[in-house]
Amino acid sequence: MTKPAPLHDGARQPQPRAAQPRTAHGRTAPQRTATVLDTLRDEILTGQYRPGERLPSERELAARFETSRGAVREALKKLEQLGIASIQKGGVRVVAVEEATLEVLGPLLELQAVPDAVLADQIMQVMSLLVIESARDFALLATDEQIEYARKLISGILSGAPGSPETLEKRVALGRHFMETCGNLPMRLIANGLRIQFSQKMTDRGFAPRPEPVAFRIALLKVHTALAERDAEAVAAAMREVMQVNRRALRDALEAAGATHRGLDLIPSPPPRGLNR
Amino acid sequence: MTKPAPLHDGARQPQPRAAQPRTAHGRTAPQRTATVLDTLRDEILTGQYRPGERLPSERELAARFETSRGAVREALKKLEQLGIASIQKGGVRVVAVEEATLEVLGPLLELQAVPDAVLADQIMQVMSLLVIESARDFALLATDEQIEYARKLISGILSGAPGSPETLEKRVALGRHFMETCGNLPMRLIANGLRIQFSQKMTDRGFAPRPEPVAFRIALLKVHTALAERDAEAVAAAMREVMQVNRRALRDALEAAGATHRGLDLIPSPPPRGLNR
DNA sequence: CCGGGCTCCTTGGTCTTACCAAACCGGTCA
DNA sequence: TGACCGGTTTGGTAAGACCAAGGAGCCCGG
Repeated sequence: MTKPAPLHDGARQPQPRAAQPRTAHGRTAPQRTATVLDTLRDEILTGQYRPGERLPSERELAARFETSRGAVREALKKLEQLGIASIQKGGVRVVAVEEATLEVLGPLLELQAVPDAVLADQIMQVMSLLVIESARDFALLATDEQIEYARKLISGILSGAPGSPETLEKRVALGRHFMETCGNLPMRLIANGLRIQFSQKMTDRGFAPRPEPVAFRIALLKVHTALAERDAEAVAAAMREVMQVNRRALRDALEAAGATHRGLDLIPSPPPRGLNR
Repeated sequence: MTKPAPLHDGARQPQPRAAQPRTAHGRTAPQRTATVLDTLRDEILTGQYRPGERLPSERELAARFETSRGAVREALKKLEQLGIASIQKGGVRVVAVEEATLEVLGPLLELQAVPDAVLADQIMQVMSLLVIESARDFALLATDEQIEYARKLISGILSGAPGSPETLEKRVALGRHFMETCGNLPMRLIANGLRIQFSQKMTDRGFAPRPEPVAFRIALLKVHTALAERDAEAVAAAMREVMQVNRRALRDALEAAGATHRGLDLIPSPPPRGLNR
């Protein structure tokens, strides 16, 4: 009978909802969903809800954000896409970040002014694995033209200004070329995800790795040679060197920018207790 | 196109509710969204729309499926989640499968009665990479208890019936244990995705790999030993053997079931027709 | 003839109201 | 004690309307 007093543990404030462009009907610019999404996402990622915990109902959220249920639903769907929420009849539940999708990486990295060094390094580790493997397969499967194209890219990188955007672009292009040519779709999909969630955003935020020139060039030159000989193992080994230099460069860059080293501690929330409430 | 005066702007009264539900509308019902989603997804994956092409507008789709725009929107959002559609003002566009997310793998594998052998093998290749790397890190980082737990799992696998569900479960648990303990979140997220999209569904469909017992046991025993000595490289090498045996087993199983070997040919394909403007 | 600017229409984004079905909760009755 | 029942809560869907951004086509000055 009675209005069910606030269900979810309070603590979270009503969210001011500053002025937005208002129209005749009190509608605001298309951005409602984004507001709701960003707020809830960050609240979850910063551990204000625990895994297994229930989010307020769609109707409650709509009231809290002073918007319609439809907009809230859109936001919730995106949370579900990120893998950090699960919509079911009976209520929306929070999912542990460890069970989420690759796409949480972006938001996770953006939680702080400077991306966490440990997390970034872990991503680099995975990217290295994939690039090395794809390079190996590339050396085995590529046509002569594709090999030639890769070598030309490498020449371009070696002859260009080490830190310039064009050179960086070629480095990215080389990785993509390996990935696309080696024919491994899943690998490519993962690399896509990492690029979108990580590489691209890191570059945008000014953390493009600037590898130590000498070691980088030496390693790249080895790749260049090994490709000509189609020596898959040599290509893989040389690419490992390249990626190691890259990885170290990024680590140093983040270090210099004062990054945290929280790693898994970034994601909050001790183990879920029960499933309820 | 005259615009009628705004109809509603009055304060909304709570609600009359309570009382009797009048079965007025003949709303048909369950899973409208799922229907739309499945249809469009398969149409895209089978190449009936080409990348870059526009999908019909939400209103048109609503008419075609005899449902509301809301339901269509929900479906489109999920297509976007899969990474094979991009919703923008001006129209929904189809995205090349190569640019999608990991989550297309599931639907892609389910397109055929027997999953494509090449695609499955590629997934196994990626899983191997990840498991091997996580095992290496595990050997370096794990506590004594965690090492012990892993060894106990291995003992369990070795002593259990090779093909039994319990043994399979332990094999999966071992991989997860490595993955969770090595502390690499991105790697774990990827492995999650692959497990959900691939391993789980393969098992459900009866394609659980049954590795050749002798080689499998020998390799696993090496892992068991190497773990005790905390020899990371030996662990990695032994796990590579394990995964190779697994990979071959799955390949043979799919072979026997008459799987296709289309690989990348699964996806693109020019157009059976161009039914869109 | 060409390019820039303008208008109109389409399209996605949001809002509102309303009903349904499944899940959940509490009380009743056997 | 345990099965049952009804009301409540919640997500799922429906339908109609309005808004603002994009795109396409048209017009006009150069």
